[in-house]
Amino acid sequence: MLRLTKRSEYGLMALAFMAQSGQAYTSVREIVAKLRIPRRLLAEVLKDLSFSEIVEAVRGPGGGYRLTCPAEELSLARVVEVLEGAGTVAQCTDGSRCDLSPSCTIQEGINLVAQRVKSVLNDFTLAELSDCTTPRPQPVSLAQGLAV
Amino acid sequence: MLRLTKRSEYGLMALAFMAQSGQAYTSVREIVAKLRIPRRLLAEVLKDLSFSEIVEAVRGPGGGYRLTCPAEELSLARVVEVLEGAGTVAQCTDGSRCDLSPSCTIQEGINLVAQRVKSVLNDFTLAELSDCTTPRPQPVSLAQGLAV
DNA sequence: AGAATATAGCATGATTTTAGTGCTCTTTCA
DNA sequence: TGAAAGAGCACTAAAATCATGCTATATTCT
Ligand code: SF4
Ligand code: SF4
Repeated sequence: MLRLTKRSEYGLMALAFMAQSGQAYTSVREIVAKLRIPRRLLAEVLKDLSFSEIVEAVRGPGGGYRLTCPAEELSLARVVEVLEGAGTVAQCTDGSRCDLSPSCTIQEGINLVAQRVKSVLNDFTLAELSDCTTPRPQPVSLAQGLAV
Repeated sequence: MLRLTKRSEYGLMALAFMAQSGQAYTSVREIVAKLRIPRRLLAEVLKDLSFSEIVEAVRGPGGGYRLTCPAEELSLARVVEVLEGAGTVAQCTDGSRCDLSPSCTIQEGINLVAQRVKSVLNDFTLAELSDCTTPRPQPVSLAQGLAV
């Protein structure tokens, strides 16, 4: 349906939360308390993200998760890819071929679309994602002008 | 999963096919024969497209479907919207609100992403979609032309 | 050492979405 | 009037997604 899964959304919400929490470790408990999302599922998502080294985990008191890189350098594409696989838009866009490809006349076109969609995700950083709602003042035009 | 449904793909394939068939009416039978996709499902898709006036239908011998506007003027966005609804990327992007929106910190960001994705779809016309594969003379077309 | 905190790991059931299909009716053209 | 072609209708099957409980292991602090 051209939608992100909840997994991705939860993951992004959590990451955005962490991005704002500075560089301290953030526990699942905290995130769940603030964001009101299923604890168990979030835990799994974060585990995956930790496995892919998008976040690092520390156990024990005071532990939790933390971004491994600045939010400005983490693209949505990377997160989404980890959380729901490489392919977007259609099935043939991640290398795996579909039964119809021999008779499919739009394969190349679709792949082009997929590429563009992906580049949207690639150009969108976690920083931007959380900045949109961060209680920051809005010198938006300036910031954008410089950032882009 | 950020994927189009089969409905959309089938629809697009069919439309692309029609775009290449000139302005003659094309029957479901023909399309199915060439494209090897489920007949019944395609019929339903085309019915929807006809309801939304993306194609027009004519019954009876020699009838079928035909694009109502030049392929250059039909955006993927329009087709996809008809076939799988307005929302993309997340649930809150089509107006309907989700339970989490009060605590969701990324809503605006996601909406921005959705907007961009949508504009990718908006800028992509059916003409482009089929052009990607059209200009290439197919080495297989001979065999196909004779076989079918 | 022991208590408390927090992630890691595991399997399964419920729900939702998507895909697929058969048959009959109506319209249109020759 | 007969053949072609879309219109309408309801259901089943399969897959993806969401959600959840419990135990184990690692870390820190007292
Ligand atoms: S080959 Fe065609 S039908 Fe198959 S996934 Fe790609 S675009 Fe879709
Ligand atoms: S409000 Fe947040 S969680 Fe709900 S659909 Fe929008 S982005 Fe996703």
